[in-house]
Amino acid sequence: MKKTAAKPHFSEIAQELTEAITSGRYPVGSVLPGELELCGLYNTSRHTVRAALQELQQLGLVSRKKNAGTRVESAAPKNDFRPSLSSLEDLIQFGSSNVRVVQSIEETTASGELAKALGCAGGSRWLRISSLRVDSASQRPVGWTDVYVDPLYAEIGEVVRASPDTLVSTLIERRYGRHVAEIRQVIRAMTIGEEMARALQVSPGMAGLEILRQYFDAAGQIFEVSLTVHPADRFAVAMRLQRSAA
Amino acid sequence: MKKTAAKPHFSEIAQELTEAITSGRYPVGSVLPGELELCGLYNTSRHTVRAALQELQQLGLVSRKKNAGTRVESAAPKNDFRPSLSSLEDLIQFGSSNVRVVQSIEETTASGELAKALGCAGGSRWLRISSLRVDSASQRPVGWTDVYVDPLYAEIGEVVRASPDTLVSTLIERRYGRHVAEIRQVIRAMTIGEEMARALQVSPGMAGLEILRQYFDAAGQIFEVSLTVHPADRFAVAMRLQRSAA
DNA sequence: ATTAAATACATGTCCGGACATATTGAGTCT
DNA sequence: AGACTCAATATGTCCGGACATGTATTTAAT
Repeated sequence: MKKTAAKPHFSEIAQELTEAITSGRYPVGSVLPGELELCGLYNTSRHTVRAALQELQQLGLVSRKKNAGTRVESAAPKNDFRPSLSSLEDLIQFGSSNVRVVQSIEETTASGELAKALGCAGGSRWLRISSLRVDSASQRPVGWTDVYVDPLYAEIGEVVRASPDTLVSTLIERRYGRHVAEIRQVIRAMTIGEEMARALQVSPGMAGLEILRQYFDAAGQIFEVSLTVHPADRFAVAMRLQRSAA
Repeated sequence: MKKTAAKPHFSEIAQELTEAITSGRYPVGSVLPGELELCGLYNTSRHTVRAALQELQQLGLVSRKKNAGTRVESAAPKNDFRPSLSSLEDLIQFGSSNVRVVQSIEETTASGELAKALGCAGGSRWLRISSLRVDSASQRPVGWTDVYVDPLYAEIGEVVRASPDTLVSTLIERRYGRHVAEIRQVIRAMTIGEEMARALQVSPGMAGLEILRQYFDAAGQIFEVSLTVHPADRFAVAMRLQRSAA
């Protein structure tokens, strides 16, 4: 018996069983041989067989119950990854910490382009809070942010100025009790224009990272939108995706 | 002797260790006692200790290496925000589907810059699979991808060519049984150089989106790295984050 | 026939041992 | 110092056994 690769025995068994399942030899809903039976089939110990079965279980291919044996649950390993992060702040990883410096707060009318970005009807009114994110260490700007909120929340302006290190959405949650149920995020590359370049202290035409975030409440209503631009060399978005638990 | 709660001994040990880590008694970066040492501490067998450690490993709390012991990697965050997305493929959203067209497959040595990006020691050998992602509708290239895998998986080359619409990581899973447990992703903006611009059929100096992905197995070992560049106007990364129901 | 108790069974937990393998670090030699 | 060899060491893999526990089936009682 020749081993094709230097691989743990239990891993090979797991692979064979996986293939047997994906190929349909063990259909979904069927129960595959018991542990002792598999021990005989692969001429190995129960410990090894269990290690293999555990792998299948982690992939969500099978489920196991005390006297019912191991049941095939799915024909394909779940390719279902979900980000694992403690909080939203962790999603955006700056080199070091940074603070928000509010530049202007004014009411505007969403038209055309902006309205589409905000996912709302054209002509609706919004309160725009423009701010600069400045790295606390180097004092250089790392990003420009326009936050759009319902004019109803006008008073939030002062609070935002007073709390330079808290997300606007968190402030709204705290003050108005409108909770974020879902966030949609789009990340794209863009070219930094002249005006923006001046604000960010970079040369125009440079590559930048644009992040659009829409904040939805439980009713599915957008109540905050943020649009951020970061110079290419001063920012990156990092995240971890873990296979979701069975 | 009446125990207070749910019994499995290894589970209790796992819980105690988890608490010890979250409380900071074992700080991130530190190495906790060896298996035999823990056997003595908890007065149990090595098998049981290993079962407990395996649990911590699956939670992403620790990583284990052959002679380096068990290292604390994370301080157990309480999953406040529970972002969700359907699958990895959905994570990269473009208008329509696209196909991979392999350009070249060759062995290279990771040096300096690349080694750092790959998160490995300099001088190590990797198999590089360069490919172009082409939009099926417009037939225009939407991205250039360099996938780096262990030269051990050299045969994967043919398979990759044959399956132009499947992720390389999925192909490795199927063929070699090495499963992805975690993906780390970094997104940044960059400027597209001359060579790359030619390949992507855009003008040089244009802004581009660079996505670095590192694929880890259950043991915390990197076994695949992909580096993708997308022209600014042809690609965006979209995702939804949902608050966990709790 | 319906319900309740006894029983067989498959997986779960745990033990103590053995050898394999890879990484570390000390010692050795240019 | 630097490159190399080699042994110590901690984890990885695997064995064969033992008893516990929950689930299903069978059997007995209502």
